[in-house]
Amino acid sequence: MSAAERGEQAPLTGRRGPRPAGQATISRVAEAAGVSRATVSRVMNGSTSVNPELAARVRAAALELDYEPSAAARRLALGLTGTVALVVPDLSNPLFQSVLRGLSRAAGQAGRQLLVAESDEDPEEEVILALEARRNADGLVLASPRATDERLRALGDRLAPLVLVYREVPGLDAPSLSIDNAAGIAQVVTHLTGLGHRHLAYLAGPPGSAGNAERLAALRAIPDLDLTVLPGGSMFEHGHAAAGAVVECGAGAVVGFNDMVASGVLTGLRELGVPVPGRVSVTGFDDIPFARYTTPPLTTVSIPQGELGRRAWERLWSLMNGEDGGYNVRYQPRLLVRGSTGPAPS
Amino acid sequence: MSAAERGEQAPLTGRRGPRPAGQATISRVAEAAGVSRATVSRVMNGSTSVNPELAARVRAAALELDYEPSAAARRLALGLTGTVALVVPDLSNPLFQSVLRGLSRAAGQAGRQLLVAESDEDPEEEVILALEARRNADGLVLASPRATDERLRALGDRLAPLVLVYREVPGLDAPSLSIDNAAGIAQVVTHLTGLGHRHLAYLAGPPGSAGNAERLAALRAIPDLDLTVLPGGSMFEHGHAAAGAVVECGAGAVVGFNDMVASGVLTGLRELGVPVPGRVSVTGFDDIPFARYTTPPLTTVSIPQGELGRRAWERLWSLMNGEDGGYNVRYQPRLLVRGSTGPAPS
DNA sequence: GTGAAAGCGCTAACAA
DNA sequence: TTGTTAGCGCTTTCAC
Repeated sequence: MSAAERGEQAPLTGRRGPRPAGQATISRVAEAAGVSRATVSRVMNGSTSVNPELAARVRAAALELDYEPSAAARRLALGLTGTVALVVPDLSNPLFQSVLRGLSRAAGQAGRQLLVAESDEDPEEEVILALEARRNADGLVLASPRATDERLRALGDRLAPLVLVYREVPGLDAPSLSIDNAAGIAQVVTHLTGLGHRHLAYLAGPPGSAGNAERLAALRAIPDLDLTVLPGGSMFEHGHAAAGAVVECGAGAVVGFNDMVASGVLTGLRELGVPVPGRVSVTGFDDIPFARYTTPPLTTVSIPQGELGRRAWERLWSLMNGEDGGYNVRYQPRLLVRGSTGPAPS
Repeated sequence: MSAAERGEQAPLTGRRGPRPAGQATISRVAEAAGVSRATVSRVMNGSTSVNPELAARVRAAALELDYEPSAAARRLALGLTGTVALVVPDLSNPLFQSVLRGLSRAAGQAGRQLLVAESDEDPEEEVILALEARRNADGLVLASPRATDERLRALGDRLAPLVLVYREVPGLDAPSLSIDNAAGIAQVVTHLTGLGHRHLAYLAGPPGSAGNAERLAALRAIPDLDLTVLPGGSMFEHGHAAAGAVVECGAGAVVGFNDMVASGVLTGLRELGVPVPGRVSVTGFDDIPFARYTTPPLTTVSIPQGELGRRAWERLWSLMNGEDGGYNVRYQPRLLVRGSTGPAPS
């Protein structure tokens, strides 16, 4: 039984004190300036109702003593951390990097700090990290969580204020910003069948991914489609490794779970001497920055990655101020036709 | 004059309380279990010297009351945050993403949280963010800081424990993990001249980047080299936009500041119908994941990105425990010859 | 092994 | 406008 399971907290060791031993406190500043601690506090927080002369004395004393207010003490006294947290399954995925960036900028603009944790795709780890992160922040953004709907609903209270990104959990009281995966897949398939393709191979994503489940379900729901499902993953390597299987299965077009596996399969096919899109067409999903620069440039489905981060901040901000989180939104993806798709060979 | 300049702190607003109003405190748990707060504290921290029966009572009470220790109170009482901070100039740069990932995993393994801030390349912003981040953490990793040597030396005390990544600052008492840029450039040039190239174009990086300065200086220091310096940047777009200038200047090979500008120029040249490496050779720097997947695959200089993050954690950990930060290291890059370089046309 | 009590450094009523 | 005072919730000596 681990410490966490026993309900204990992680042991904290190390040299004591963010406060470099001997660092000035508010009391010392007050003393030096000949005022009360309350006055120092007021000055440091920009209260206007302080005698300018006193304020000047306080500021001088603070400067002189190299005074830096203790963040820990403020957190305790205010009951506020000035921090928000983000938990993602995988930091090497461009999708989450975009959310991170968007959130980081928006939060930074508002003077808030950002705590980041990576769950490494493990649902249990994820839940623990999320709780832990939430304890050290005023709010939490959960990106594409791997935990089950149930688990998330059970934890909802302890995680709130909470915003969900790339995922919707029915019955959970948290705003969610997600992608209409089915709509994206529909666009891809319409494009492909319009080009004459009948036999498609789906290069699947990681098994635990809710996005993968939705995309696959959407494909399966399309009537009269000759569909082969190939095991894939979320990385280049997975796509690269699947190139042989793609050729073998005889599909004229491969629908990649995301842009990375699609790029991988692109490279793999080139190595096998299979012309793209001459003999096989390839599509991706997400429109990561690199998708424009593959050879040929990748036909893919564009989703508003950075915007998700920014909007997540807005929702979280509202929640943290006791306001409503607003209606859930599902962004409708846009098909971007580039060079990796072409007519089915006749 | 901004609040920060006046020496004030960011105003914190929002609904009070990470502690969901009515949340159990250590006192309530103590009361419920019929023990003192000290005993609850001992149990929560896994002290072995507690009567098993009492411990069980405490745990039961904690569970019953949904008790979660207040992170803020612990921070104040312990003088420790359980957090380390990372400040990077640009979160969209794969280089820093790798450091983030490496650091995040290493810190996570040690049960520490990670605070991330992006300075957006602005030296003044960077300094403020670094100080702010450091206040909320037990230590700080600064990646490729844009601030001047002077400024960093002046702030050294307030930032310690501090580890520098992708940068060395003489006279600053902080371990640094950096790249031997000159050695990397030397390898590139040797490779290129060995292929018969005499006229090289350097596609420069962002002006504020110390790495760019070093790479450029290294190039300039090489005798008998016909060198054209082209303004670039750190992104695809910059490289893409420079393709025309590359052709015009007549260089037979272009040395990109990093892999992204190099990939950009690759695409640009293809669009202009210039064969690579037939007429122009192209090299990158960093070996980001995508470099293997460009067309042709990019000849580049490999540096240990993820390792920097992991090592940074080790150094920081030592420092936080009052140990020595160890000797500085400069990683020696490795040339990776792939398809984007070839013999000079005769 | 357990409890009492004194902080950690700041903020915020409330009085003056 | 300023100071006094009482916390915020936890940890940790120091007695018992």
